[in-house]
Amino acid sequence: MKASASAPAVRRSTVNPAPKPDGAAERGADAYLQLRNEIVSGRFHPNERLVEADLARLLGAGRNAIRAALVRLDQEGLVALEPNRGARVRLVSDREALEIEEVRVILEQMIIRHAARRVTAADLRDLRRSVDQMRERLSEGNPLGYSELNAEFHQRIWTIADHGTASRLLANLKSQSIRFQYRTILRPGRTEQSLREHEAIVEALASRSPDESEAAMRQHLSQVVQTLQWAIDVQRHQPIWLPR
Amino acid sequence: MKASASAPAVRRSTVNPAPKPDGAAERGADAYLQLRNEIVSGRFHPNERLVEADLARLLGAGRNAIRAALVRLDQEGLVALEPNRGARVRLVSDREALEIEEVRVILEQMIIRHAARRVTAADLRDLRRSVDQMRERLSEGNPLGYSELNAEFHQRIWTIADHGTASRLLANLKSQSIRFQYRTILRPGRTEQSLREHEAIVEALASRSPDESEAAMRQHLSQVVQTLQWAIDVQRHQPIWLPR
DNA sequence: GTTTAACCGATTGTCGACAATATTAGGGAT
DNA sequence: ATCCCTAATATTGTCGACAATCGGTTAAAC
Repeated sequence: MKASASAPAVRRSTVNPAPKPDGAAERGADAYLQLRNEIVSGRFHPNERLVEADLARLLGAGRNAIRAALVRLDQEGLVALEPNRGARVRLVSDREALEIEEVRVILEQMIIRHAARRVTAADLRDLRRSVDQMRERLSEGNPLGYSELNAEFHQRIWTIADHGTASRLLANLKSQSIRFQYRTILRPGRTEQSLREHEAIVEALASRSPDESEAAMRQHLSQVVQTLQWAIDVQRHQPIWLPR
Repeated sequence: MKASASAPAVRRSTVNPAPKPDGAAERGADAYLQLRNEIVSGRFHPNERLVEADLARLLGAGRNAIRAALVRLDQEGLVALEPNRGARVRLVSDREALEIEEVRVILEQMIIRHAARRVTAADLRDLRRSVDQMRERLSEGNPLGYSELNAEFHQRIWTIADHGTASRLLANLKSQSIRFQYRTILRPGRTEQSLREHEAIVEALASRSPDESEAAMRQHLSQVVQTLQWAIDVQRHQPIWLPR
């Protein structure tokens, strides 16, 4: 009915953390989720103009739904909406990416303390399986797959912690800085180290100690921040697309 | 042009932390800000239905603008939007209020570390003046005025810290839990203690030590959380409005 | 008396048309 | 060739009308 022939059947990527966890759909939810996916998965570049009519045709929705979706994405920080001038994919600056990561760090630290108190044997089994899969991807030389599993791993911890507010914020922050995450994969040797850090996190959780878990997570995230800083420095000297 | 005669000229309350700091107005911004103010300042009760046509008449806007505003407020968490069933003021549960406060605590701790590194002599003067005014309000026996200044005080710190991401999140969180804040004022002796804590925060900032500042802020916020917990317990035994 | 079914008013969802505004293109003037 | 002004086009903003849906009410059946 709504999946028109021209709409390119957006696949639900693991990169989308589903900001509204419960099943209740809300106003213009379909167009919103589709657009969100297109942006987060990088189909639109930053600063690219988002013309309502085009999007409506592309997603097989009314201009109405597109409008609602854009407002929502603007509020979420993924899109910049200027009066009478339409919408663009919001470009997050280096500085903002670091700010975001900084907030992410403290939220993840807080959330893992909750997780450590609530984690069950089944949860630990799932987490270990996640890490095993990551190890596989690593040995396959599949850094993109590793990154997906990485996201899944962290989301699993959010679920265990059962802290809706923090999870929501984290999901939003992550979607805003996703573009930077991709670059961080490229750092040589980083994934191996990352894997060890994840293993340490699982073991800390297994001990059910909030302090140890937070320490392990802090250790991990401080490395992530460093890698992000590295990625930014690299990009600054070898910009991908020059200012015109 | 658009400010029709029937619109009741919403006053800009200090309770509104202006989620978009920069002057650039966005789509349906006016109706959004007005509605937001009406909700945050408590003119609509939780769970109250928000009928588009009524709001349009009330705010002197088109149904269109109202719709956009509602979508925005839904994304922000102040309004719950159900398909074909309209919008209601979202009721935040006790548990959620505590979650929000928990996140607020760690964000404020993080932000004050930044503030401690950046604070200027002029900033300290402003902060001290804020505290002086709070002392005045306290001696006047004006707890509501105190509460407003309290919000202003914290916002001043956000400004000093210059951390846009954290400020934005804090503003959103605060607006969601505003209803609970009002109750916390009622605790006997709390305001006096709160004032002393604020003084301690200013002095810590004056020392420009992130650690001391964070400690002072933590001391303050742990009290705030305790007071919130107290307010929730009181309310649970003396509910203001009974479930019908 | 209770339950079910059909109806009606109220409200939201969607579409199309047009007005308002911005962006681009074209055509002199210097 | 460059700049500036004007016209044409593209895009967003707003309104009104109507379809779809919901909640409650009345009426009918058992």
